[in-house]
Amino acid sequence: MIKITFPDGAVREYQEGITSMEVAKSISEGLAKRIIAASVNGEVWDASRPIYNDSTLKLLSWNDAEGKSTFWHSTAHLMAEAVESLFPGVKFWVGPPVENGFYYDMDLGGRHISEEDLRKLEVKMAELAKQNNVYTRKEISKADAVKYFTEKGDEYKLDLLQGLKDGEITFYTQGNFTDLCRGPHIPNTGFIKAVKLTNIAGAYWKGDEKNKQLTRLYGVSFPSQKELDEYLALLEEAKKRDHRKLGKELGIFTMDDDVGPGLPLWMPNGTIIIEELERLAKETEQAAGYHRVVTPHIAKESMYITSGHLPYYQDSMYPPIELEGVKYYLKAMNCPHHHKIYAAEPRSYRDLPLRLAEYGTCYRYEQSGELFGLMRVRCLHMNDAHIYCNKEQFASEFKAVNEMYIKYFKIFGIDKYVMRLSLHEPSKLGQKYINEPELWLETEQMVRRVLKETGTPFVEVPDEGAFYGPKIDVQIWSTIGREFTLATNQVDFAQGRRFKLEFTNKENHPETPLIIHRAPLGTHERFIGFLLEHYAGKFPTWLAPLQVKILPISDKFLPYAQTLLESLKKADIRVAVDDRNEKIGKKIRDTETAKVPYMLVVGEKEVNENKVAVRRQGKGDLGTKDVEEFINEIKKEIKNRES
RNA sequence: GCCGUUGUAGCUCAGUGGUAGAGCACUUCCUUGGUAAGGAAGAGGUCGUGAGUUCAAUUCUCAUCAACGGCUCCA
Repeated sequence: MIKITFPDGAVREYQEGITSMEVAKSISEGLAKRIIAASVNGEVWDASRPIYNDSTLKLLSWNDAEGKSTFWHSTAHLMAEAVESLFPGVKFWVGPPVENGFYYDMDLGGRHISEEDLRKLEVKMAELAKQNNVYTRKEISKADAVKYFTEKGDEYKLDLLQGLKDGEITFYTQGNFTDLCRGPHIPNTGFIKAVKLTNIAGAYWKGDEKNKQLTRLYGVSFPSQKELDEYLALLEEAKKRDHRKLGKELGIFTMDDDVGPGLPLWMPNGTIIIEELERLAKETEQAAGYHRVVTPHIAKESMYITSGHLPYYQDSMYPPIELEGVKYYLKAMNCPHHHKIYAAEPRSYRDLPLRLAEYGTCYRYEQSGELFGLMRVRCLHMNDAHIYCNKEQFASEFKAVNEMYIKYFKIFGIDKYVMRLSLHEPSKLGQKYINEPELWLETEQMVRRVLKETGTPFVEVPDEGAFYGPKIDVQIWSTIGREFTLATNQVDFAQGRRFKLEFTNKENHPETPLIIHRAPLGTHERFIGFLLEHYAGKFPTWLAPLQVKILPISDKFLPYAQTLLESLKKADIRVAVDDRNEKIGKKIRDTETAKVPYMLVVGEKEVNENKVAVRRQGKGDLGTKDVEEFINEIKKEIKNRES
């Protein structure tokens, strides 16, 4: 007999070799029907795999994250089976579960797959699923595994096998499809009741663009049609929040073929948001001891040679403009310009920390396939600043920058983000990263310490550093699930020396300052793109392009509306009158969909009493108020940047 | 940059080898209406761009540009 410990601490005895499925059945048949895998001693196993030792056991259903990934992983195998049956001779690479579904990479041998084929595959998958084929696990020797895939002619699987040790190789078979796979899998294909193949994409083999591009099929599956329908409805909802759609609807920005890809034009409404953000940044930075500077949009090639950017980033810069034999580049970053301001005067330790801030305009020639609405553009306005300090000041300066993030995030109610400590990859020193192995380790340790001291939760990610040092990135996700760095806080131990920046220390010796690059509000483009989705277009009053709309019941009350308009304008409130010949219901509807925070309905009653009937977007009628009272309240709301 | 898909009115989308249609938005008129769509009329498109096939192309083919979904990249 063996002892099985359950998550609630209960311990039960079972026959040696019992499977998780049998354990589930011993509890209840209903439970057993929902079990698709099991976590045995923290490792996810097939529900049909026998347990021989005392173990902790967590039965996994669709509702567990591990259950879902197992379910999707198994669906990937099912899809592969369907592909093989419809398109014989296809070679497979890997087919893992992902956040929302699964994919499988395959070499179609020059064949093309169309949307129509996806529908055919779905039908085939449904047919195969109904056969309730069992996913069978089989341990196999490396020699036999190699033999199997050699006969099948699948060089990709053979490549995978190369990295595996004999004795740890398993095959899984369901129906007519056998795959090299460590598992685990759901009990049988019958659990898969609804499948949607979502898209066809190219994906480089092993993620390397020098390698051959395989075809990747994405899909998602569910234990019931209802759940698939709900998922699709959720996707539809997410699309409504898409900043590209909202940005157009709300007149925030536009793109034009003649201007060029990735070069957004900010419309009046978007410009108001930009100005409010800059106002916030200026107030905050002034209070934190920053000095504002302004620098040109271009610079000579020599400066980027000095900075060291050219070898690393030339590909991402617009090609140079050549004048009288001198090459000029559009700036892709503000740091070198700021360094030159630092270098313009002799600096003493008494001047440090020196903090130079600029909402700098940068141009980056992003790859055409990477452009994405406002989130990834070729012209960007960065909430940039560079802090020059000595080693003793570094920790407190770095900490202050992190605190500034948090302060901003509170204002915007941003709580879904991940702080990422981005480190270097030692094997890429001298290529992607400046070749200073010791300085890398030292500064990385310094940053890690600050994060720990401040109790900031973070994840460490190798190979994401800047070429000149480690950084803290704030990662966010767009409404359609793409990940972006919203804000960044970087250490730079390289450029100070490259630019021969110095200060005279207390001992009267020249010393090179450390540099912190920081952009807590990221760029206007990405930040506003993010805010559009974050607020679903319903900006808080302080950011809303139009804050108040006056809605007269009929044009008899237009004169009163005009008087109101003037009073509100005098109070610096962004306001307009709906003077269209429409009924009040229509005016309200249009203003609601335009997401204007406040509506002031005025008719006979309000005119007689010098009042306004206040309606809040999304909340409805708030009742009537004195004009003065309303103005004071909204002014307070705006001043406090209430969300 | 690579793989795949798409491109028709301001927006959302039908449609056709014989130079185009709906709803919303817009303009005008009627209506002066109290908290999410009042009625009528009208205007608006070289069907992304270029070339080819054809008597004839928005429709078929090719190229190109752009957007979208991924991959790679992301200071």
